[in-house]
Amino acid sequence: MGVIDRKEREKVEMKRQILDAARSLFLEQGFEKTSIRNIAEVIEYSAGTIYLYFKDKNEILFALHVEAFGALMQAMQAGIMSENDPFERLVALGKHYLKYAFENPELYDLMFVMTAPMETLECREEIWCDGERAFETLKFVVGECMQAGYFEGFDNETFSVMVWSLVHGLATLHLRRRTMIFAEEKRIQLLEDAYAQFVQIIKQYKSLAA
Amino acid sequence: MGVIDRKEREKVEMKRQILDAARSLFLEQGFEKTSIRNIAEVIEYSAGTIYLYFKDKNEILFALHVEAFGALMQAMQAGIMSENDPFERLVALGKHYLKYAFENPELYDLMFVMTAPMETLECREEIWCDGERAFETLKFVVGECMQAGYFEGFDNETFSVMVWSLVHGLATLHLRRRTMIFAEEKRIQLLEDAYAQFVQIIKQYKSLAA
DNA sequence: TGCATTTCTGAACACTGTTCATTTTATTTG
DNA sequence: CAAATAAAATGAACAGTGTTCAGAAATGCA
Repeated sequence: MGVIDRKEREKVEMKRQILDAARSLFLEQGFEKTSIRNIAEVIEYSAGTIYLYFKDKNEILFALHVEAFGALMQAMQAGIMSENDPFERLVALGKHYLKYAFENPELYDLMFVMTAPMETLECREEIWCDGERAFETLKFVVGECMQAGYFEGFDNETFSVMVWSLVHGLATLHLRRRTMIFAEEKRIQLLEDAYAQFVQIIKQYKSLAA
Repeated sequence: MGVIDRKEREKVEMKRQILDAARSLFLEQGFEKTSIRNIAEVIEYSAGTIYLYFKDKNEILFALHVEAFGALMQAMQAGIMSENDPFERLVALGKHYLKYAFENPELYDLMFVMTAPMETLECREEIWCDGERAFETLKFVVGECMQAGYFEGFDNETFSVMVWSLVHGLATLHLRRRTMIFAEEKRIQLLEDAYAQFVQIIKQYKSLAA
């Protein structure tokens, strides 16, 4: 029965086409302003066809969400591997997280800012699993730092939330254009400096406790 | 000419009615899901009437934006006044910022997360002025801390960006439901602890430099 | 009262997400 | 190969959206 195999392949290919078109449109003009008809036009099918492959618009967002988390996890893993010292690993983790956010603004948005998929798919456990796995990675690296004598006396989870909040704050302030209040040429520098400053502060904390 | 005075008053009152209805609907069900017809229904006028008072839906958002910043500034000023020590002032500033964010989620969203008004009204200088004034307040307090010997060797603006990013990160992670990965009963505690931890770390930094 | 202004309405336009009977296309069977 | 069956794609329809604008209603002034 090679036919049903091929049918399966074709279904997957079609989903791919839809997702690719949707991602590029979302990146270009955002989720709300992209219509199903827009996506259908790109892949040269009628709007109704899309509903044969995805339940609704949110399901498309959800599929992209899963893929985006996969990519982020990969980027973060790469960051971890490139360093040996636990603290430098944490620093690299944050850097790669920020890099990913700046290079994939709409996807980052979808993963950590958008509420649309969260509200409609609140029951969906999988959505949180992705986020949790990423956070577990952070906690793991923070744990390694602690074993190496850093951040003494702090709770791992709490400390990880603090680190996450800081990088997430830097990312969203910029992605949502709130750094507009600064001169254009120094925006990125300011964010990088702020991150470097944070790193310096938490690093020093160890020296004191030690 | 008491007539045109009254007309003026009536115009202002009508704008108030529209803004109040809009704010409550936005808070309830969000910006996107609130339609002009919804707002019109609440104030018992036809949809077309609203366009006699506001250019479009974004203009309503913008007006609420201005008011919301006024309220935040007031909340922050109150926070500053209640403390004498510069560092405690900074701590209180952050606390009140977070308090405002958690108590006015949709307004905070509109001020620091939404891109809708930013894109459409990109040319509008006033929008940035509000944000800038709030940031200047933070910088001022950080400056006072520095004069008192805290955060030695750091750049005021960079340091302020770091502080802002942290509290903004805490706020948005929670408002956008990303703290769902934690047990419900400890979510708020975790955020408060993370903030307290951050405060402890930046406070300690001074002791070392001194 | 009559006339001029201002205020408001409600229909219309082009768009949205989504559904579904109908048509087109592909596969299997006789 | 032709007919019957199954699968896939369509496009019209529905109820909704933001926005505009000719005309109706209300108001102000003489």
